[in-house]
Amino acid sequence: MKHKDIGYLIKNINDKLKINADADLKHYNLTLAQSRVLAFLDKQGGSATQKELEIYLEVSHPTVVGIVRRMEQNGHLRCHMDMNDKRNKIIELTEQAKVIGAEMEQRVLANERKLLASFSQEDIQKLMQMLLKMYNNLE
Amino acid sequence: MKHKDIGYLIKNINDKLKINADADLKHYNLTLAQSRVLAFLDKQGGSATQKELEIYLEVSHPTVVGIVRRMEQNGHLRCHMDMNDKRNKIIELTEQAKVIGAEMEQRVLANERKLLASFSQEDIQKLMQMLLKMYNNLE
DNA sequence: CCATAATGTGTAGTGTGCTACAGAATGGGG
DNA sequence: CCCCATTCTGTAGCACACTACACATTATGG
Repeated sequence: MKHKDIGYLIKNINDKLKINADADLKHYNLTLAQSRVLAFLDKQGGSATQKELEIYLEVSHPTVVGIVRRMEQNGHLRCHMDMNDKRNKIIELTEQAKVIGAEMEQRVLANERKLLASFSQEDIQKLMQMLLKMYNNLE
Repeated sequence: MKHKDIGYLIKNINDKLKINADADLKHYNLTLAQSRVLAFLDKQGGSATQKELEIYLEVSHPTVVGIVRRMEQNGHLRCHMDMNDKRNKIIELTEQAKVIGAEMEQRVLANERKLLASFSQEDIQKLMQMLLKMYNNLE
C-alpha cells in the first residue's frame, strides 16, 4: 500500500473492521453497532435508558433512536417509558437477545485477536496509549 | 474514558476526525471525503477515471458514484466519457476547484499535526507501522 | 468471428453517522 | 406557585458506506 496520512489509514481500518464484523454478524441478524448495544445491555444486567446508551456509544441521540428502532423491529429489544421520570425511555433486551449476549462478547474478543495478530503485549500497551492520546487531542 | 477495545477506540477517533474536518470544510462547501477526492485529483494533474478514484479511496463503486454526483452538482467537478474506452468515466476538477486544491493538502497536514500533537518522531513511525500491520491483518 | 468473460458504471435499498428543529417532562429560582 | 431553563426523546433531511442487481462496453478463447 502506498503512503497515506494517519487519519486516512484509521478510516480504512475502521471500514474494514465494520465490513468483517457485519458479515460475521449476519447470521444473528445484527450489525456491528447493534452488537455493541447488545453487549452493553448484557453487561448492565439487561436494561438501560436510551440516554445511557447514547453516552456509552458516544454518538448523537438521533443515531441511537435509529439503532434502537431497528433492534426493536427485529425483536432484540423492548422499550417502555420510565414511570419515575417520563422523559426517560428504558431499553430492555428480549429473552432471545439475552441468549446471544455472551456470544457477542466472545466475538468482540475474537475480532480483537485477529486485528492484533502478531502484536506483542508491549506493542498493544503502546498502541492503546497512542490511540488514547490521539483521541484526547481531538476533544 | 473507560476501558474499551481497540476497534471501538479506532471508530471513536474516526468519528471525531470526520466531525472536525467537516466543520472545517464547511466554508468550502466540501466534506472530508470530497476533500480527499479533490486532493487526489489535484495530485493527478486535475483528472482521473472514476475507477481510479474508487481504487484510491478504497470504497465500493456506488459510494464513488454518490460522492462524484454531489461534487458535480456543487460545481467542483465535470465529467465526460472516455472516447478511447467508453466504459470509463473521466472526472475533472473545475477551475474553481483547482484553486483550492493546494489549500486542501495544507488542511490535511494541519489536521494531522493536531491529531499527533506531542507525538515524537519515533512514536509516529511506530504508530504508522502498527496501523499498517492491523490493516494487513484484515485483508 | 462470435459467444462468453471481464470491466466499468448505474440504481435500489439499507444502516449509521450528523445538524437543526421541535415537543414533553422535570427542576429551580423569584 | 409559576415561569424558564434543562433534560430526554423524536423527526426531517443529508452524507457516505455497503450489498445485490442490472446494463453497456471491451477483451478473449474456441
